[in-house]
Amino acid sequence: MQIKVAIIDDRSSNRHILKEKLSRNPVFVVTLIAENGKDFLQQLKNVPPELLPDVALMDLEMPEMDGVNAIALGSSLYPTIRFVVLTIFDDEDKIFKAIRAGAFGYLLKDENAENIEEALLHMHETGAGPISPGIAHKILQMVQRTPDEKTIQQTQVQKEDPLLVLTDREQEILQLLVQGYLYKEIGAKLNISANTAKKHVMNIYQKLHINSRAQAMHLAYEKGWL
Amino acid sequence: MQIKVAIIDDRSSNRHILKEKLSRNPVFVVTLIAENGKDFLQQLKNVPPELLPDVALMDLEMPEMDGVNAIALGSSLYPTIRFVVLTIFDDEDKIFKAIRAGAFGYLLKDENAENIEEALLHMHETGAGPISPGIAHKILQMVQRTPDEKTIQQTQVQKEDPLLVLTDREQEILQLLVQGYLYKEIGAKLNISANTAKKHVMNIYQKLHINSRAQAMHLAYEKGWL
DNA sequence: CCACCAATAATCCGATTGGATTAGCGCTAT
DNA sequence: ATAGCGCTAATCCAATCGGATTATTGGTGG
Repeated sequence: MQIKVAIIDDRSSNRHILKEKLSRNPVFVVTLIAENGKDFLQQLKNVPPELLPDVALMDLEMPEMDGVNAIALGSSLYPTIRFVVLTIFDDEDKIFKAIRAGAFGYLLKDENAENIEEALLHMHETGAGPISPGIAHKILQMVQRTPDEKTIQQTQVQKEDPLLVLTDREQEILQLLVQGYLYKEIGAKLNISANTAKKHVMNIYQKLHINSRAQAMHLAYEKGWL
Repeated sequence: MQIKVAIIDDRSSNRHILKEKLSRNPVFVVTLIAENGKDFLQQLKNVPPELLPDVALMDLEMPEMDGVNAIALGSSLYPTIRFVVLTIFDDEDKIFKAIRAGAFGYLLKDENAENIEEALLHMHETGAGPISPGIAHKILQMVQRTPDEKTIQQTQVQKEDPLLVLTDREQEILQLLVQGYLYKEIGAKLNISANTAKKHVMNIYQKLHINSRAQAMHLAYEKGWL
């Protein structure tokens, strides 16, 4: 399986270096190179749907159309493309705008190329957007400064549940189960064997009178356990 | 320079393992160990200010007083302590509550010990809060889903449900899939072969960048498709 | 001390799922 | 008319899951 990558950057040296670095790993195919947002969208029009890039590595500061606008337009026109910002800027305004525009990841250019490659591979495996540590910290601070209403209402107790028949350990495992983790992943997280994790799940199924993960998830969402 | 660390976790095995791992690096000194939030705050009262921990590694799910409350109280009583969540849970509700309570970092327990150590050192050097990649991704998604007033005026185009990339048939099949029906049952309901039903599901997984029924259900509930 | 139970772990088995590939058929638009 | 796309279908294989059973350990309460 190959990953089709688009590179959008106004500096030709950046474009070439990045392409060269990515090309050293045959998993990556650079299928589109543009020098600004307008150029990028223009080129996309002439690309058949099956050849659309999987990832667009987008610079922010560019003439004609900048990265934020390109992401805003591109992500609604082509929802299957994952837009990853790749820039030297880390001020909160740019980060915030890019995220609001629909950026799926945000990497700083001072990451060395190995990290970028690694981050993209990790994204393709896990589906999680790649984010540089410093950026993550700033995003967290932004969230902290934004007070929220819905936390107030739900601070009260709920309980009175069939959950009461489950042991602490079983509740813990149920949490992970309904989040879609494999037995082996649950085991790894809790430092127990996958077999044991499964055994707990079987006990949970019995107690709740269900017999599949799907039913567990239904219950969990209906009862608001998540 | 040493880093004074507090460990708060209700499982004694976790406490011991973590302490042992950190102690292998002489930079870290575990100065306080508690088994829940109440215990933690109680112990802090008897600690002279100059011996207060620099970092508190806080589990979330604990009896007596959970991590969120402990962070909320602790961070106002002892503003110099950096509270870092260290847990196996990565559902958005817990992440959000912890951040709002004042968490400075959020690490997942499936990070291996080297990463935790590394993250803490990095925090002490740069001042940036340590955040696991998967958590960063989820925080970013939360920000994306929180409409902001001043950005609406400049980007009113977006939205564009990922569902739109799915064909009618695929949406039909997705509905049944997330309700827990087996391939053969989906096939029977739609008068097609189980193989065909499965083929559609595989196409859906590709388009939505997921790879399991559990993830599909997650998406469906989060996006309110059910 | 013994019964009980939660938690741990392993094994065996059949059913189901995930992943990749190939292929025919019908409709649509260039 | 031919290339593209959606829908149909099948096959192969590895991984995971659901179900049942057995066993050991460590606490807790009679």
